[in-house]
Amino acid sequence: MADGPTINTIAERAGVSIASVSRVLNGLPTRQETVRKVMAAADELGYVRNAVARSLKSRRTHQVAFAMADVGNPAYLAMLRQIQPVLKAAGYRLVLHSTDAVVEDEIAVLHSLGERYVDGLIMVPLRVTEAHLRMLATARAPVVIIGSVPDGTRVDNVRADSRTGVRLALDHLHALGRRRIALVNGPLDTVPGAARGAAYREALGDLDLPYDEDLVRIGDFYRADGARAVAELLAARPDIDALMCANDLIALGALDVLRAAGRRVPEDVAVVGMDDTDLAAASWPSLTSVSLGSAERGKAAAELLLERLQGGESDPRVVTVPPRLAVRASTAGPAYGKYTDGKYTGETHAGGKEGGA
Amino acid sequence: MADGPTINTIAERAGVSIASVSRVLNGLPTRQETVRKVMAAADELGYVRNAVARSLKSRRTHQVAFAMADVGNPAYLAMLRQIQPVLKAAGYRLVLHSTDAVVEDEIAVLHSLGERYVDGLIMVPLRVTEAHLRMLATARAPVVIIGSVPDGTRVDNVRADSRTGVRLALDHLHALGRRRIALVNGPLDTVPGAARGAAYREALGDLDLPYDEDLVRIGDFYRADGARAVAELLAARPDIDALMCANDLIALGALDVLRAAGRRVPEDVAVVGMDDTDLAAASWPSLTSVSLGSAERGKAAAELLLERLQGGESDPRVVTVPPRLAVRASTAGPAYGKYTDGKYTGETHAGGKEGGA
DNA sequence: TTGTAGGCGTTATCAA
DNA sequence: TTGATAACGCCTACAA
Repeated sequence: MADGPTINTIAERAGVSIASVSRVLNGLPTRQETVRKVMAAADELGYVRNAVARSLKSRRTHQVAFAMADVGNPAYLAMLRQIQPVLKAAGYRLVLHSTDAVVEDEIAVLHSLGERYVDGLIMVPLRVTEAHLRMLATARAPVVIIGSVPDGTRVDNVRADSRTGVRLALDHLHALGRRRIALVNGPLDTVPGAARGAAYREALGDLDLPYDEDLVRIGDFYRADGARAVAELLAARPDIDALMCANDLIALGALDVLRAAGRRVPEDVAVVGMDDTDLAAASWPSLTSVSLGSAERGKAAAELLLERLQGGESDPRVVTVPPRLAVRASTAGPAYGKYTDGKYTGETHAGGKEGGA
Repeated sequence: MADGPTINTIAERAGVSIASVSRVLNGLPTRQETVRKVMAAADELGYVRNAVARSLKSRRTHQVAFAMADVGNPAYLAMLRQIQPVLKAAGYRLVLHSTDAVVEDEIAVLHSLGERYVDGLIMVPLRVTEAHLRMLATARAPVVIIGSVPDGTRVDNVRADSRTGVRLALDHLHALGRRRIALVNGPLDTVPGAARGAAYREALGDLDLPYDEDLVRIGDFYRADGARAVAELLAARPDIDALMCANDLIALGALDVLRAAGRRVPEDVAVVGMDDTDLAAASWPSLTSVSLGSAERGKAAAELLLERLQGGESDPRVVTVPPRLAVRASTAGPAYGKYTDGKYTGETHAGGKEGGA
């Protein structure tokens, strides 16, 4: 791994100055003869421009960071999958940060913007603390936050609307005749947990249904937590006829328990998940789920950031992505595909991509 | 966003030379008094070291690239989730490249190593072409390939063992008394497709089962392709009693069709998937699946690369990760969790993490 | 212990 | 049209 050639090497070889080499490489007006000599030398040497040196000089890295708690989380993954191509098309590389939902890690990422190894940052904080706000105020590069920040924070920000999302779900359940609708929520000190809890209560009110504390359970955002919560719920309130789950994993846990308890889904208990991940289509019965538009939020965030990077000095913008309800078998009853005669016509499963390697 | 402070700014403010500032910042022996002055100045100015300038000088970026076809693919995602923390712990940032399985993109990534924006690369090529080998031979930074490269290629490489993996599955099915085991494969011009096809044929031979072309179907690696293939298969060979699917998505498609056709799983037809993704545990019946150790391969690759980066100049190494069969309901019959008295005791579902935001 | 100066690989200015 | 030269921000001999 010998040292690669630099413009100096080329200059020598071509018998011109480094300035000329640089000009040719950047397509600035140069005599044809010189162009030829430089290109020839560059070719023979297998020259490739040093990105680090260019960055130092130009003060642009052509890199953007994306920071979220955990790539394994389908919601973040959906964002990532949209962010990546948008950035790539604009000539930016993507630096990935997993913060494991540790506040200090998020702060560290914000702080590290000062190192200038990226031109901008897209961040999805699980909670927004005072420390976040302080760092954001003095951030050394443009930042787009996916999630809600307090009004007045001078940061571009892309929001979900879980309030409307939860309402879509409850309206749907109500329209199906369900009246005892429980909520299986995540921790209340997370942004999504708090928002979904509040939205549930509000939507119930609008539907003239009573708010009953017994019908609300809190656990973590995992399948086992969902199972545990629903098991307790069934014991305490055997009469529930619908479950609103704060995410798809919780809903899968709910399905596990309902099956084990001999309750039919959706006949006895209808189940709604949230985030509309690939798991929703994969489960059986397939899961009705509220999509909060993770993919769209990722795309919007990337676009906002690119505008900033291309010089926009406007006021902070807020984009809100509308939710959507993906209705499947867990509320609407079996929607089996049909098999006849060697042909299968199925429901449209959101089918994630997969190769195997 | 005023220009951030540099060591010059600090030097002025502290009334010392930039060399002293640099020394203090790097913890080199310095008089206490000077240390104090420099630290104070740095603090007041909110100084952060410029990573780009450091890289230019040190010739190390502390960045590593990970290139694969598509993050949405659970197998790659599993790798990524292992790679990230290993690199992070070692002080490296992760640059993500999605190549969409386009060979030119992969070559471009290899080429871009010359730009020296990363210290090394982990790559998962879907196919390994001549062009790959040429680029690998002259790569300007250490590369670890996940997947198989021709013997003699001078590159560290981490392999799966799909041959043994397929054999595990077929042995399992055979032990369950299945004798007409079909294969639903992906494209034969991909590395995994070719390997799985060959392994199937070989394993059948070892089990003294006849190889029957009618029992082999080729489609793409997606759910709809799996459904289509299995629909045809059922029409052509209604007597099959087991399906070996080249990945989990194909297997989900198979389940769709079997359900629609009124075949019970596993009583009438047993189904095995491959890659053991989260979808396998989420589906119903839950899916027996061959794990090719994506996570382990990712981890191994990251560790190999780190060793290289820490100066290892040894010969190329080959690591092979053994497969594992995750047995679930789609072959072994229902393994329902139990619900009694407000408590749920379930099977251990591989539950991916999920937050929602 | 400290400061001066050169260099990492580019880009860009300014004369020639 | 070209070449010498000065940055970009940092590190590090080497000399003081």
